[in-house]
Amino acid sequence: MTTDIHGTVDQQLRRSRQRYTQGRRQLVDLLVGAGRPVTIPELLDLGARQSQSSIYRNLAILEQAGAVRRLTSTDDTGRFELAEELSEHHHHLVCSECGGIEDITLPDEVEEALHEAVTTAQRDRDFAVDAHHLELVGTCGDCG
Amino acid sequence: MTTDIHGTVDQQLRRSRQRYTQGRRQLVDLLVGAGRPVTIPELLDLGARQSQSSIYRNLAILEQAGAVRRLTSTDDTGRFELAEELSEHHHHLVCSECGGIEDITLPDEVEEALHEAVTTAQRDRDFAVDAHHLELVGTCGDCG
DNA sequence: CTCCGTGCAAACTTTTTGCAACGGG
DNA sequence: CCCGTTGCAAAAAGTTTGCACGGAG
Repeated sequence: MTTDIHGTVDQQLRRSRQRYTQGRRQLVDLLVGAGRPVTIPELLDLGARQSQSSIYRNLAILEQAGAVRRLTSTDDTGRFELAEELSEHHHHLVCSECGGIEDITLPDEVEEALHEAVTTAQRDRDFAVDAHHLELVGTCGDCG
Repeated sequence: MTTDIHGTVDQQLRRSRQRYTQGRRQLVDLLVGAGRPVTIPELLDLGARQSQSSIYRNLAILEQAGAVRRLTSTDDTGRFELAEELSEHHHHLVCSECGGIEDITLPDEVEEALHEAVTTAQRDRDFAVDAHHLELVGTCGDCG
């Protein structure tokens, strides 16, 4: 079976003293279905049955609870994806033309090299690294 | 000698049929001096002698010419840095508390592994990668 | 019955644009 | 002179908030 996403989100929300409402559940479903970071307009297009302001509020709550991550791309509208705790560790292909983002995973050996580099990096700095994330910037198929 | 940044920017702007005005030169100087991505308010604090709207316009022109890169962090105000063509290839430590960003460079062997991974990644996808950029997300010294 | 969550509309923040004045080439 | 650049103020885009209603526990 795949990990029980809704169960995990429910726990995360409880920890934040928040409820797993219909609206929040639906946003999680939409994010799972998208498989890439999406914008608020995209969520509405995908059939989110709630007002724009509720989407913002619910995503903010989900983000605080650790279920969702907010990104920005080259265009300037926020994009949202499931937190890594709920999805696979991955990175992003970012199109500098349209701002679109696709997910990508890297070979294990590269991840290992990265992890090692991260460990070394924080030894030299007064900075506690929680996560790493690689952006490959270029032009997507649609824009190319 | 260090590379002649102003000469290079001048050429880049000419290629875009734009002039290297006082204001643009000053922005480049401020970015060089900062040594990390800065926001518009920070540029004003650092003594930019031009209106906010001119800063936006000039940074947009410099970005189009390839001299400046625009980023966003966890807070939601744009941040600007010199393009890699004018600076050393580097990556970023991003503070999830305050949104601040610091520059960091990686060991050559990691860069090589990354470069190889990038090459492989784009072979499998309809996506032309121009550049890569690693974000190490965590908590900076001030916030920790 | 009590709260929390929601939609709507208004407020706010950041960024972009219109317009008239300025200034370097 | 002339055209690009600037500052100011207004507009636009994205996001957040106030408020009153409605629904879940």
